Order: sequence, then structure tokens, then C-alpha cells
Amino acid sequence: MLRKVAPSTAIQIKQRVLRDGAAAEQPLLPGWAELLAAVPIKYSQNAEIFGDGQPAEYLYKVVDGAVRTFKVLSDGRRQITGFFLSGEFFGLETGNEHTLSAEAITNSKILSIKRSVLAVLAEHDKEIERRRLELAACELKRAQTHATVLILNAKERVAKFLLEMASRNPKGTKIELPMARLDIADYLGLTVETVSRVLGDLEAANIIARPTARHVVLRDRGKLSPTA
Amino acid sequence: MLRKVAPSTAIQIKQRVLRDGAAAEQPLLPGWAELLAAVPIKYSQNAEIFGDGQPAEYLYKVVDGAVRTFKVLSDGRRQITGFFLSGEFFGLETGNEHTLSAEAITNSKILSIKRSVLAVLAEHDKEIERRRLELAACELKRAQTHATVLILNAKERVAKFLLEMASRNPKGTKIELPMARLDIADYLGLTVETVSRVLGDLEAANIIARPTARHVVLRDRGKLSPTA
DNA sequence: CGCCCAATTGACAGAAATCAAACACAGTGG
DNA sequence: CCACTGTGTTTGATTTCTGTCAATTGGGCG
Repeated sequence: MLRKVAPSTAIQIKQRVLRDGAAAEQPLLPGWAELLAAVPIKYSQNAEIFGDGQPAEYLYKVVDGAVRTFKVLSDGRRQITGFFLSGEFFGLETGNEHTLSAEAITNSKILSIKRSVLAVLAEHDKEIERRRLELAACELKRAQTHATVLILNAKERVAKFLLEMASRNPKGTKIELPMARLDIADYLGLTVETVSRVLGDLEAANIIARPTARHVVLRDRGKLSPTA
Repeated sequence: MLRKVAPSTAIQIKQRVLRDGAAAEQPLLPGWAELLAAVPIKYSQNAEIFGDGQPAEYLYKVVDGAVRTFKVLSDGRRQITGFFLSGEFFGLETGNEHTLSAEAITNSKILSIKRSVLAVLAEHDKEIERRRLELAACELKRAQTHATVLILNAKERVAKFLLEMASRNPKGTKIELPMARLDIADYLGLTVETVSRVLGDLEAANIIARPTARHVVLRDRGKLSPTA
């Protein structure tokens, strides 16, 4: 099933121009804030948002829910390259085609921003250009961090993953995991069994607690990050 | 020992302005080609080019030789994040500080381009801006590819590495490896012994030949890339 | 309530790390 | 010129870790 096209972002945002001041030197063009005020689209659990090889027309923002981006190797193995939670952007591509696929992990609301619109606006709006660069930098850092995790052993990988999720979730030490163990495994280059075992070990060592399978509480952050 | 400061790129390039046409709409400012015509600096084997945490003042290009970029974890493990051969750029940072270290693998000639100069020029020179984005995109792709390699098993990692090196070296199937086994191991998240063993296995299977330790000949590319 | 899928746990096999030793080669000094 | 030394590479034996296969448990939803 092909993805439905987003309601024309350009038209919608024009209606909002000139409220919410910010960068209003170009009264007829929307700024960053206006782009983000468009109406999000709903994707149900496991729905494809875009696929590897498809033309990359949009940049996306998770308004609510969670998203995974991944690559499927020719032998069927899946590598998850990133998880994206509420407020985070994904789908940024440098070329004209997606080099990854993206799916909703849970029922999600996703905002799409047309790249062609963004490109035009960036020509005259320094903030938009800055934001775009910032996103690219963020993606690069994300990929580098991911690579760094993948040279570690299983326990260290899971620990890093938990710390990463904790740092993104606002509520301190309580982590809510929207994704299944298989997703975590494919992200960390491990098997579900290993992920499960490591979590079991961490709980046994009183480093974490697991009220439910999808909720983790950090009890001893120090012991999770010996390799800071 | 602290790094010697590069001879002022800005001054040197001014002397060359207006030869080699290209983007000469700004007669007093050098273009991309002029930036690359500056005099390279020599670094001897294992010399540090920049260190993690230092201010990132320059963008670098390998004129001759080879460079490794890496991160040292708090427990001493080293992750090599990339190898850079003649003609390739490295040291691109999004922030103001380096997040990696870089060393010459062999005696090398390295060209440095001051970021501040680049930033000023990019304001008015579309080509320079385009080149900068292109480099950032290249870095991102590199990091993503690296992450993809790290979820594979030892044999696959080494195979991917050989193919990567082969694709960068012009001479088809003959690969010259400027780096030691330890470098390869740290790049692939393996140990030297494992790298050595896999190479031995590949040679025994007649997939590669090794005239010397630092030279590899691809005999059967197909068997190296089953997981294209 | 029962089904189904996700998660866990256990037993075992296979892969890679570790520890140890032999070997190759380049540069040095006699 | 050759022996010597030091580093880099390879090979071997063993241990540790992770994957695989299989069975069991648990939780959410119809």
C-alpha cells in the first residue's frame, strides 16, 4: 500500500503566517515555527512511513508516538539505525531517495514537511537553513554514537541503550520502552535472547528494575556507565 | 607535543586568485580550486593531526599518505571511525571542537583549510557551500555504512572492509593496505588475531591472495559480497 | 476465559576473545 | 655482511561470550 500524500503543507502554513512573530522579515513566507504547526498524520502500529529506495520528498517530525528507521540486508537481517521519539526529526536525506525505511513503532502522529518547500524557504530564511544543518549534524552524531555502541560487548550495548533512552525521556530514571525486544536487538546487533538475558542480569544485580517488560527503572546509573 | 600551526591558508590562496577560472565572480576571493592549491604539511607516521576535544579550526585533505580518525574509550579501547586515503577529506566537524582524534598512518602530506575562511567564502560562493554539504553528506554515509558493517560477523566485516578499500583504490583488484592489522581490528571491532585468521581463511579458500602482509589481491569478488 | 504473541529461561553449539608462542621483516649496530 | 632487536603478523590452545534451538511463562486483547 502506498503512503498517502500529506495535505499540502504549503497551503496550510500560509494561513498561519504572521502570527507568532519570530522571523517575519518575509511576510508572505512561513518560518520554521509555521512549518511545524501543520496538521500531523496518523500512522498505526507498524505502518510504513517511507521505504528504502523511495523518493525522499519529506522531512518528518514525530509529534506523538515512536518511529524506527532501518535497513534490511539482502539476507533478510534487519538493522535498526535509529529510534525517534516525540519531538524528534527523522527522514533527513542528503540524496533524492531514501536510503532507509521508516515505520511507526506504536500508533503515532507524524508531521511531514515538504523538502522542496524547505529548500525554497532556506534560501531566504537563515533560521531554517540553520535548523537543517543542525539536523544533519544531529544525524551524523547519532550514526557515530551508534557505531561506537556496536563495538562493545552485549552488556555494554544494552547499558548504553538504556542510558540513551533515559537521556531522551524526560522523567529521569523511569524509562518507557515503546519498542519490542526484537527492535532493541536489531538496533544493538544482538539477538532477543541476549537482550533479555542481559536485562535479567542487570535486574538480578539490582542495577535496574522492571515493573513491566516495557518499563525499566534505573537503580544505579553509575554501574551502567563504567565506560563513560 | 603540540601540533604546529598551519601556514596561513588565507594568505597563500590570495596569491593564486584568478588563475584557473571557475567561480571568479568574486575576483578578490579564492574559490574551491584555490583553497586546494595551498601547500600541504608533512606529518610523519603516527603523528597526531588533531586530538579529541581540541578546537576544530581546520578542514583537512589528504594529499598523499593515509590517515585514521578514532576515539579512545575511557577504558583504553580504541575505535577507529574511518580511514582516509589520498584525495579524501577529513576533520569535518559540526561543532567547534573535534570529537575525534586523527593521526597519520604513514608519512603523509595533509592540506589544511581554515574553517573560518571557508565559512566566509561559503557566504558568497555557492560551489563552496555545495562542497561543504557534500562532505557532510559523505561523512554521514560513511558513519552509517560503518554501523552496518559492525552488526555483521567477523568474516563479513573483513570482507566488507576489503571491498571498501578496493573500491577506493584505483587499481581494481590489487589493494594496498597502509594500516596495520591492529588498525583494521579497531575499525572492525575485532581483535588482530581474528582479522588475521579471517584473512588466512579467505586466502585458503582462494578468495584473496596475499603477496605481502600489506598487499591483498581480490581473486573472487563474488564470494566476498554475498550480502551485497 | 482462552488465544496469541512477546518475553524469558535453559541447554547446547559455534564464534570470537584471550593467552601464549612462533614467525617474518625492517632497521640497527657490530 | 650478518647477527640482533623490536614490532607486526600469524598460528595454536583454551576460555568466554553470544547465537541457536527449544520449551515455558506472561500479558494483552478479542
